Amino acid sequence: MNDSMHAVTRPPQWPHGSGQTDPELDRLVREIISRIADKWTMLVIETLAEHGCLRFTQLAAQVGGVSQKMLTKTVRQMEADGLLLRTVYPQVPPKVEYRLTEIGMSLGEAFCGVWLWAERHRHSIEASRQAYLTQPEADAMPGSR
Amino acid sequence: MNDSMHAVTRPPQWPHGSGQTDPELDRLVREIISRIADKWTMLVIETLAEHGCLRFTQLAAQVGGVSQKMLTKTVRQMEADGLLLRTVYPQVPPKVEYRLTEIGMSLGEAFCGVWLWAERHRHSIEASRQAYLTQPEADAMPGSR
DNA sequence: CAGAATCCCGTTGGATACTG
DNA sequence: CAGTATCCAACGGGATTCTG
Repeated sequence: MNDSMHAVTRPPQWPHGSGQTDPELDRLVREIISRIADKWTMLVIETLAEHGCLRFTQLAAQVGGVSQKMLTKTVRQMEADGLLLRTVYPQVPPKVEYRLTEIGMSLGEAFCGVWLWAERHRHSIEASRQAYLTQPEADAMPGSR
Repeated sequence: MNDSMHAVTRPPQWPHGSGQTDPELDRLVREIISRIADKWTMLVIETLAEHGCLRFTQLAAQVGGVSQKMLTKTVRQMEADGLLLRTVYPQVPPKVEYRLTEIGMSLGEAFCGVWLWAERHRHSIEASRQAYLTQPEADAMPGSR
């Protein structure tokens, strides 16, 4: 809940906002991103983008490794945010289906860039980690040290 | 100069395909994403993308609201992953400068899509949240709405 | 100035048991 | 089947203090 005064002077090299310097907008976007960037939201989006429409148990199986508690929590939050649609069939035994909304799909597409980035640079990242482990003092210091 | 521009605006399909592709790749990408999707990494990237090169205290001030401990941890992890370069000047008082690597900048660009998405859909999200609070039983059955 | 070390609390999240 | 409720361990992360 800190209201960080982000007296930002955003140069044109950072494309988001394109001149927007509203700290409130900044905080809002920040909150949204931290919301969707949790452990499971993007995985649920990916799974539903692949399979279209899934029941609770199916969804859990496809996501993989998620506990029932967290899947429920994640999916409810996503429903509240309008990312997915939850359809309850009033029958016994219960049947609940989940599918993405248009906004949810668009988020998946937007996040695709990050996914591709991770795929593309994963070797570099692993190499950097190895190098960091063996040589933490690899600083490029011009002139001394 | 900018060879990492991929210009992915409308991916035809998820890069994993409809069927399960490499699960190991999937796990790797998942790990990378969960790594960068913490509370501060993207904000550090944004700040360094704006200001180019900053010392530790400057970086903390520009990011805003980050504790020294978390900034240190975040920045070390980013260095290990090759996202930024940490330059130590062996002098008294110490001087440490941080700037993004090419990979770090490309991550900022990739993440830009998500940022734009959050800006574009924030009103929809807030509206959905309000609707969810007032009417958690929005649409349950197909045909009842 | 840039951090390392310590303390401490709130949240996350898993495992389990129970219910309609 | 699709949850809810509860307990509890692990982690995140802020505030503070200390050091080279």
